[in-house]
Amino acid sequence: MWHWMPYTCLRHNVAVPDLSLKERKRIAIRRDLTAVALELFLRDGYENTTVDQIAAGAGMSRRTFFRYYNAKDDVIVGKWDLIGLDMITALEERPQDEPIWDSLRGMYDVVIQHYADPQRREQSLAVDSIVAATPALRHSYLARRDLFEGIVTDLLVKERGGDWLVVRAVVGAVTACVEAARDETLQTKPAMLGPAIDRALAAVRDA
Amino acid sequence: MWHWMPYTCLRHNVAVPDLSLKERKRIAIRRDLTAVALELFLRDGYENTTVDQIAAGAGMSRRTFFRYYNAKDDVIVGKWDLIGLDMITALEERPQDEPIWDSLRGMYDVVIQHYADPQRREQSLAVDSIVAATPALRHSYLARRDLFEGIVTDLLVKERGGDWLVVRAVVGAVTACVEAARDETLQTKPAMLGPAIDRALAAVRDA
DNA sequence: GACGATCAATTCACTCTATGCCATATGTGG
DNA sequence: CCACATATGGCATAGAGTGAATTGATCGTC
Repeated sequence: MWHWMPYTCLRHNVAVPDLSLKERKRIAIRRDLTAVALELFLRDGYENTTVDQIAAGAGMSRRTFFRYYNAKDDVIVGKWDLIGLDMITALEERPQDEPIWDSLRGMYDVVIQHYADPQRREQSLAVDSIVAATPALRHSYLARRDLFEGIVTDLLVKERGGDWLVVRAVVGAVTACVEAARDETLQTKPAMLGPAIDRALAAVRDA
Repeated sequence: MWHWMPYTCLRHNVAVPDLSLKERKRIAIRRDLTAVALELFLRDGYENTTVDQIAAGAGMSRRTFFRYYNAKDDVIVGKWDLIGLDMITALEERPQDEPIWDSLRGMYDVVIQHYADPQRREQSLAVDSIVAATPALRHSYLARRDLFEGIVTDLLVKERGGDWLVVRAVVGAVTACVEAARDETLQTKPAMLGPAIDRALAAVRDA
C-alpha cells in the first residue's frame, strides 16, 4: 500500500528531458501543496493541521490531495526522495574500483551541497525543524532512510559485487555518521556539516 | 503523545523486586494481548486484523486495549523495549575504561543470547516474520531503534564523557552492523547471528 | 457485614486519516 | 461540436485513536 516506488518513478521524470504538460502540472500542484502544508505546519504544528486544511489552502478537496500525496506525511517527507535520487545518481557516477566507503562519502556531498545553497537551505531547515518537532514525521523520515539504504546496498552489490552483509553494514555505518553529523550541526551551524561528517567517519574507522 | 518513557518505566518495574498485584495483573494482561495479537496477525496479517478483534480475543473492549498499549503496533513492537532494557543493563555493567566499540559489541550479546534460547527464539522469530511482512511495523521498529540509540548515546556520553557526535556515530555504526547481521541470518540461520555481527563489524572497521 | 472511596472497564461519541466508488467537470483531439 | 480520457469532487466507509461520563468491582474502614 506504500508509495509506488518513489525513486524509480521520480527518476523517470528526471530522465525524460522535457516533461509533458500534464506532468509539469502535477509537479507544480505538488509544490503548491508542500508550500501550503509547510506554512500551516510551522504555524499550528503537524498534528494540529488536518489534511482538509491543507487541501483547502491549495484550493482542492481532501480527496484530491490524496491523489497527489498518498499520505499526510508524504507532503513533507517526500522532499527527501528527490535528494535521494540525486544521491543515487552521484553514486553511480563514482568509479567502480573506488572503495565503497569513499563512494558513499562522495554520495553524501550531494547533501552538503544541498545545504550549502542558501535558497534550498532555508526551505530544508524549515522542514527539518518540523520533522524534529514531530515524532510521527521522524518515523516517516527513518522509514525513508531505511528504504534508501536498502536501495543503495542493492545497487552496490549488483554493480560491484561483494557480500551483501558487508555492503549493508558499511552503508548503514556511513549513513549513521552522516545522520549524527546532521543532528549535531544542522539547526545551529549548518556550514559545519561537511567537517562533522568527516569527523564522525574518522571516529568510526579508528574506533 | 507517544509512550510514556518505556525504558524508565519498565526499568522501574524490573528494579522493584516484588511487584504489586495490580502491576503483575497488568503485565499478565499485556502478555495475553500480545499472544492473541500474534496469533491473529500470523493468521490474517497485521493490516487485516483490527484492534477490536484483538481486544475481543482477549475479552475486553477496544478502549481497554488502548489502556494497555497506546497503539496497535505497540502490542507487537513493544517486546523490544524489554530486550532494550536488558541491553542497557548489560552496557552499564561494562568497565568504564573499555572502548565503547567493545562495550557496544558486548551489549549486543544480550540479543545473541536471546536468540540462542530456543523458547524465546521461536516467539521472536514469529514476531520478526510479522514485522518483516508489514511495512508499518518495520517503521515502528525503526523508530524504537532510533529511540534506543539515542538513549544509549546519552548514557555513554554521561558516564564516560566524550564528543556526542563521535559517540552517536559509533553507536549508529555498531547498530547498523547488528541490523545487517540480523537481516541476513535471522530467518534462515539464526545460529549464525553472532559470527555475522562480528563479520560486519570487522568489515566496517577496516573498510 | 455494610458503607464509602478508589480505580479499572465499558460505553458512547467524536476526530481524523485513508480509500473505494460513482458522478461530474475539464479539457483534448477528431 | 462531439466523443473520449482524465482530473476532480462528493459520498460513504473502515479503522485508529481519544475524551468524557457511567458502571462495576475491589478494598479498607467502621
